[in-house]
Amino acid sequence: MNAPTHLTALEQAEPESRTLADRVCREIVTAIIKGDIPSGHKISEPELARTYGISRGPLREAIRRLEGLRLVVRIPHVGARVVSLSSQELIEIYHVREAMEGMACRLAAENMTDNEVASLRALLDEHERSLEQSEGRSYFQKEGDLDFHYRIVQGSKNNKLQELLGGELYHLVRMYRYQFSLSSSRPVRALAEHRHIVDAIQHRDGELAEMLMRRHISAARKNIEQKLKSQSETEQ
Amino acid sequence: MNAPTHLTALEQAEPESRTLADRVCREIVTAIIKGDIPSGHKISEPELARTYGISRGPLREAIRRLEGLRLVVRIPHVGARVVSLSSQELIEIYHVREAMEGMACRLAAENMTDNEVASLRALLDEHERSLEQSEGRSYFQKEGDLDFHYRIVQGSKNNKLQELLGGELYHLVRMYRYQFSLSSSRPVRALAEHRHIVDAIQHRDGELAEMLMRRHISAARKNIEQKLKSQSETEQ
DNA sequence: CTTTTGTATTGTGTTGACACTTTGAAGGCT
DNA sequence: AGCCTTCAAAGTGTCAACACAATACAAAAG
Repeated sequence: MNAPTHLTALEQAEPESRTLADRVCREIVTAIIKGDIPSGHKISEPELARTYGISRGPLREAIRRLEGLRLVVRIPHVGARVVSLSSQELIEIYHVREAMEGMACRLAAENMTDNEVASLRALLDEHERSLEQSEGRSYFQKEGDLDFHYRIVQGSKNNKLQELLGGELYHLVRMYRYQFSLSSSRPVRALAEHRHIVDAIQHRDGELAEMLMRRHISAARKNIEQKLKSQSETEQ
Repeated sequence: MNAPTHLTALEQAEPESRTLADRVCREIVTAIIKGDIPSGHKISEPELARTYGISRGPLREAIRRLEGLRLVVRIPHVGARVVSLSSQELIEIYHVREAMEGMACRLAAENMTDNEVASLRALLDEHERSLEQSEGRSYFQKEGDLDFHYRIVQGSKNNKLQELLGGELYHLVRMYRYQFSLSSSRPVRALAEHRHIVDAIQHRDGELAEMLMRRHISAARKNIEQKLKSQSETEQ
């Protein structure tokens, strides 16, 4: 029994919400990522409780989960506020991704099933079609890229990697993409790199797969660094 | 103004507890790591609330934090239980450490100050003395080793790495060490490897530093795998 | 004797109210 | 005029009580 295919691998990993705090938490996550609750904004418990029509109890639990997801920062007796996005932190996240996803890719080359590899290849074909149709400004840039990466993390069969990447880092990455409009400006090259990575995985060459993934993420990081640099120059 | 030297780098990172939930959370963390609350044990909210003399409100907040630290697993409408330690998960953690601490070491070679490197070297001297005095069964095995690793993570100047390693993985590593009595059975060799790593950092050779750290953690993982294997054989 | 169903109990999820800390502003002092 | 003190308001931390889901046990049916 397969999960519905219109969901990304990241969304499939989340169980349905059986509790108030769980449901509200997910709504707030979306609101933060899409920018409906701005970065750095103070979170007032009574206000949000009224907004979502719940009591402060479950809301506080939701906020605690957001803290675990690194989406909000809480200070005792002061309150919670949405994390402030800084370009430095984005760079830091990409360093972490380079390390962890490199390892994930190595392990995926060892542990992915042939079916999973085939499915991954099908996903890339889908991305290519989507890329041709929309000339680059497609779903691929927003969520599809992360979907590819998360599938490889799943393929590593390492639960800790899945928890750390899917549970904390990817939410932040999505948040940055939405709010900085930092979709990959090199979708064609990125797709080619993705294909080379899948090739290495299919040949069960873990060492090469890790190296390619690290280069891929490192290139994305340098691309972002350059873009941020030119942005700060035009501001002056 | 320096922090007191009798605390490890990991302990210094934790601020003092200004709230009930914060204080109780730390007490429970210690209880779990040292095994006072056994692995896999069910956590009853009313019972623990009476034990620590607080209400269920702050206690639930503490449990939520423990969930963020991956020390307990919660199921809606069922309750929380302490994580079950499996040898597979321990191996997974070491794969993650190999990736993240390797990157941390590379960044530390670039970003550590000369003073920090000197301090790190002094720490190793201290470990060596402690090792000679107690013939290997020293503090070094329990907490000193992690202290060395955490200082390097701090030296990377990458906050995300510090959060992920210090906030989640190291608590689990300490828990395993206490309960499986898995202190490094190769303290002399580990100390030598630590020295080589510091050498590479001092020469600002990030690539070498990363490789040495990855080998160091990989060797520790293989050592554990072998020990676990021999354990399971003697049980049969 | 095994299985199933109904019931009772334990425990979690949720709510509203109270106490204390923080913060902002108004007023007095140097 | 600027700084400090004082006070009020808002907000967070904490508590006790209620509603409901899940589990354990017991009784009855097969």
